[in-house]
Amino acid sequence: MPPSSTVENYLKEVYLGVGRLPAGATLLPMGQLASALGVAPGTATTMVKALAESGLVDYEPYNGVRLTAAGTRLAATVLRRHRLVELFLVQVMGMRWDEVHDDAEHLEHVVSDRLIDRIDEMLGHPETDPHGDPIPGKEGTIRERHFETLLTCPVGTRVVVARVSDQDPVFLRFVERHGLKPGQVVSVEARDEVADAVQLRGADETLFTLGARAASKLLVDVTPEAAAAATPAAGRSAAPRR
Amino acid sequence: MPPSSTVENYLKEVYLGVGRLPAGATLLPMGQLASALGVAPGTATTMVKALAESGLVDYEPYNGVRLTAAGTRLAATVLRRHRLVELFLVQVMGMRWDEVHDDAEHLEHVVSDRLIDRIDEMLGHPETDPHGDPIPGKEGTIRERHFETLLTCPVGTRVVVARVSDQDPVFLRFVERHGLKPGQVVSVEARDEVADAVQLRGADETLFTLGARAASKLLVDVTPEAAAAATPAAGRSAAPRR
DNA sequence: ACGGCGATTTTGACTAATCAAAAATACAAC
DNA sequence: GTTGTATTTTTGATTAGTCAAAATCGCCGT
Ligand SMILES: [Mn+2]
Ligand SMILES: [Mn+2]
Ligand SMILES: [Mn+2]
Ligand SMILES: [Mn+2]
Repeated sequence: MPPSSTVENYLKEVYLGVGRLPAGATLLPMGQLASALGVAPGTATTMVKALAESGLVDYEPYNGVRLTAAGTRLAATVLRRHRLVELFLVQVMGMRWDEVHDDAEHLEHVVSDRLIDRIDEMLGHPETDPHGDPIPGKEGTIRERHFETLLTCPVGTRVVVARVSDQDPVFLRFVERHGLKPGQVVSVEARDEVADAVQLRGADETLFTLGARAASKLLVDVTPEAAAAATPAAGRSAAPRR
Repeated sequence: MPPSSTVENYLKEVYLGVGRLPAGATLLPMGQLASALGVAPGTATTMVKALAESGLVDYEPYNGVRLTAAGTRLAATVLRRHRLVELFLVQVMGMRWDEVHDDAEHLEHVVSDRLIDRIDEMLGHPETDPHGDPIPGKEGTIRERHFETLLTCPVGTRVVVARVSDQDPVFLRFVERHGLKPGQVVSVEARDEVADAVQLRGADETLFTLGARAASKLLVDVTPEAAAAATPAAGRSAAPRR
């Protein structure tokens, strides 16, 4: 039997949750999983025990949960569907990047292999979704690149936004308004630890400030090649990735 | 709370089932509903009673079930989503008309209003799906035209296939192979009651025979305007409807 | 070593949807 | 009318997923 939407959501959230863990940690605490899924803590515990039975996760009581190889494979295909659908909705259906997440959240559970392959093909086998998140390969392979953030990248250099790690429409629109979509160029003018903020200069030379929390959500590519490739098109158009 | 997929499927099937009832009848027997949905008879009974509670159907024990106005509205929006999705998959995604039904069966429950409106717009507010089934309007209005079938239409006249009332991929491919997709022209050469078959002449002049059961699944437009409009393109291409 | 407290697990209960099998019903045939 | 059969309904159980609240656990600070 195919995994239920619920199982798919749990696995996906374990994958994403583990990814956001502080360096070193590999076990996602149940509380975090529960709140990411919007269920009561006890519900997550029960469900995770069942997933462990099925060999999809490793579960250490009181410590947390992590995906097995099988679980990772499954999470990857869900993520692949989610992200291909998002990109499809933006690129083909002309929807805005801030409104596609919710649709994808549902569609990810029902698009058939046939259909997802057509989408993948139609989009030219893309590597990242509209938010810069990597699209897992057909066989469940995920290549997560490591990025700096606007909080950690070198000051004074032109960097290219690679990924925005927050799906909130309000935040995404804010990001767009300031020319910080994936593919766009920006540079950190100054960083003020005390004020908890960073001074930025956009592609159009405008200056603006971001709080640390927001700045840390913007992952950037600091390699010179990225800056070179991105420079030409400075506008707000559909972000040219890679 | 939005209706569950299960509720949507029940309402849709009641709508379709009532439509297939012998002239005069308006109540769909539980057995038929159950087998259309692939559930046990008792399951259908229980569910229908609940739907009656919610005011979506009228239920007469031992007689059958029929949609209320509210139920019809809901069934129509599900059918609208189903059929728009089917046409979209064929027209935009390049899928074959015999393989889109299953995908649509799942997608019909998760495509958002926003997305279905984009699809509708992108397709130019189409009136029929790839099988010739009418697409209900945004407000839940369904205009079911009445058609003859290859079993009842006049002999010797050119008629235009309007609708194919069987989603079985094998049947659909058969129909396509013989040039009987919606929009294509055909004429009944002879009808043999005893042999339980009809002799047909396709647009390319080839002759072939269809059993009565199959012939009755092909709904045709017998008006001269239809024949005139359809004549130019005789090929097997994407059926030009209306 | 001992509280205390936040996080986690356990318990008991509930809802939606389903099935198998028994009971009831309608109706047609005799 | 009585009877037989097919259809429908009822009954009792099951599964997936969930919650609230009680019980338990781990660990930090004293
Ligand atoms: Mn989801
Ligand atoms: Mn995304
Ligand atoms: Mn369906
Ligand atoms: Mn159809």
